Amino acid sequence: MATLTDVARRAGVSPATASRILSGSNKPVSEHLRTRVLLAAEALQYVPNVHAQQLARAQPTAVGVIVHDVSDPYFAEITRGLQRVATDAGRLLFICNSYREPEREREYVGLLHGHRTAAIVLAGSGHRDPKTARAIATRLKQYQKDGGRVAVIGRHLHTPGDAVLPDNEQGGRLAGTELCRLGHHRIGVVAGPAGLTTTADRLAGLRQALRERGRTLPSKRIAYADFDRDSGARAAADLLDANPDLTALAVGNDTMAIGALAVARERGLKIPEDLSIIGFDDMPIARDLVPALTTVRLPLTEIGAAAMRLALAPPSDGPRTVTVEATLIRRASTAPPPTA
Amino acid sequence: MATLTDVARRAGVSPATASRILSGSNKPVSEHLRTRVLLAAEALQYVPNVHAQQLARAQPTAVGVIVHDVSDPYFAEITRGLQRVATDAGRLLFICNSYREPEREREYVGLLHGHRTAAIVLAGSGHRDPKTARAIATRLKQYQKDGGRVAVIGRHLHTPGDAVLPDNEQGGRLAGTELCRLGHHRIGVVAGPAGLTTTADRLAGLRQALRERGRTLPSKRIAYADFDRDSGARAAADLLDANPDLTALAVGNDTMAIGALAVARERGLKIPEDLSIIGFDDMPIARDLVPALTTVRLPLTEIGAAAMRLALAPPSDGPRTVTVEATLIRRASTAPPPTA
DNA sequence: TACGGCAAGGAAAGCGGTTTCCCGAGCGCT
DNA sequence: AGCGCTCGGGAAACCGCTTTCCTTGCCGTA
Repeated sequence: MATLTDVARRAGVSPATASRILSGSNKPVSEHLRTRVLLAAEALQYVPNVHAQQLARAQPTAVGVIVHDVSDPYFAEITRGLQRVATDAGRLLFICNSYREPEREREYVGLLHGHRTAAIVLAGSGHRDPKTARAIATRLKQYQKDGGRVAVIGRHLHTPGDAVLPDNEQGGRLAGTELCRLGHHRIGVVAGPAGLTTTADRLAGLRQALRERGRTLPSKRIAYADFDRDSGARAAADLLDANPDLTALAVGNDTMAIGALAVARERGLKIPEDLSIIGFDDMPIARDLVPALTTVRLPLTEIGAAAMRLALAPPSDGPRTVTVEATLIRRASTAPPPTA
Repeated sequence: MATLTDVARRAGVSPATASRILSGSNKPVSEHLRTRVLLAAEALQYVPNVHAQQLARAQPTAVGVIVHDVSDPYFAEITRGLQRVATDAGRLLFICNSYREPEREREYVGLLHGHRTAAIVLAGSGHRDPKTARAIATRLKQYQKDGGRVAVIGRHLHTPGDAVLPDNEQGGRLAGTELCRLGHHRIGVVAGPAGLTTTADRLAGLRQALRERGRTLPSKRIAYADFDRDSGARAAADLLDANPDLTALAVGNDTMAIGALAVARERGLKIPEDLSIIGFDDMPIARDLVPALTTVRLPLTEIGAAAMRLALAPPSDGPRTVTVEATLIRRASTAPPPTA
């Protein structure tokens, strides 16, 4: 591999001069030498060693994001927003998939710390288990102490740094309110993984909306699943088996709602005539489902962008918080209950 | 930031010894010192500087992949396969989104080169424009000369390195054959971007199948789009406007097929009674569409895994090629043409 | 003509690790 | 007792680049 020294030698200058020319120092260099060095670099196919640069330079330039899974449209959209802002700021973005394993998440924090990234964005809900939450928080605090910036998306217990908070509770209320407004009384819930704050928040909002309108939400009408299609389908099936009289299903995210729709179709239930289904997130595919999915929309790309902006902003005294509103998107999967 | 030297000092040993203990050298060290160093590292919250390590060490450890867009399910699935194999091999994977801009693609090759990654995987179809193809190929060759390994997914002109080739042409034949078998004669095609080899191959296979069965494929029955939902919808609409007598639509990928389905729905066309639609890729969502999408399946995760295995395998004399078969998945969006 | 000031380029000191090479101690052997 | 091992540990070179600090040559000025 050609090194800077090789280039310098070939151009007949010192490494110092070559460095100044090739990495745009503010120290002036004569036009004469400049072209010589540039030519030499070209001839030798010189590619600077990022590690050496990073080691010699003071401030880090890359940033990292840890998501549960980029192939999940939820995170894909968030990542798109993060990426856009990072690229605009001239930063390289490292994308890490934790696949929802706290262990791996911790590992990645260490890894990004080791890479001396300027900032870490933690996307995806935090863990409700205080033990794992604290373990990750500890790592992050250490990273911050070493000068790293931290931003999280969603509520994370004990976690330091700035935060972008999708208003999941309000979103849950929106869903509950809408179903009540349509006249539903027996509402089933396919909730997300029991351990996540996102799940808890969405559920809390929903429950509040129902209670305020005199509905009850007994635990036999709640099933927990893993935010993916198949477990959502299973949960929906279980729920319908245990409660054949349900008229509506509030589902914790759109992906699981897809599973719920499939189950309904298999059973010959007409949506929305026999059963209303409402999702959460408003993934791009939601409008193309049949029937088009009524859902609670979160501006995911915008959330990602906001998080990256926070992460790249100079550190503030206290932690900053940006709250993002959820909005209801009415489509074709909800209607008044059947007038039995 | 605590450095290795700090740890060594605190433990009362030389940096050499500390390094040997902390990064698992094969040189034996007494148990006594080992615990002292480990304790010191723990106390100082020591996190090794990856850049320094990479600089000092010989072989690189990370690998990179350049995809068009991870949020596209097609690439998300491929990435999942890549990720799995990379992680199993203890490698960090850098994911880069080119957003289909050749410029950015070149840039990323340079970036990964600069990071001294062990391998680069180029996912997504190559460019048919010889100029851009050659520009990228040049960069890659240079990377290879410096010891980097290269693997590409899909056909890439002039590109060096190992390749995983989804048999797009065969897939196109499969789609064409199926439509002919069902009795269709006037078949429209929503093709992918005109510049991509993937598009050309799928189209070639399709065309061949039709010709062999005595069908023609005049250019007015072909519309090019960008592999995304909305442009697919537009292309389908244009096609139906220009050829109201079409009985089937072969679409270049599932994402565009979603758009085509939406257009058909808007126009009150019954699928598959009035119009058959066949997709390509078999994205996870395909089975959940209504009607469930008949499509040509590519084992995307497996393709990603194969590419990473090639990239991590020791270099061979000649370039290796793995061809991956496409298979037809019959679902509900295709049927015999209406018996007018 | 002599001198200060300034600008361009080079020498060299790191950045934070790894690894080669060397040294000294302890051992078994003749 | 003297010899040559092996074996654990440290000194120092080095990875490739940036940057501070210093040198040198040139200009304008008195």
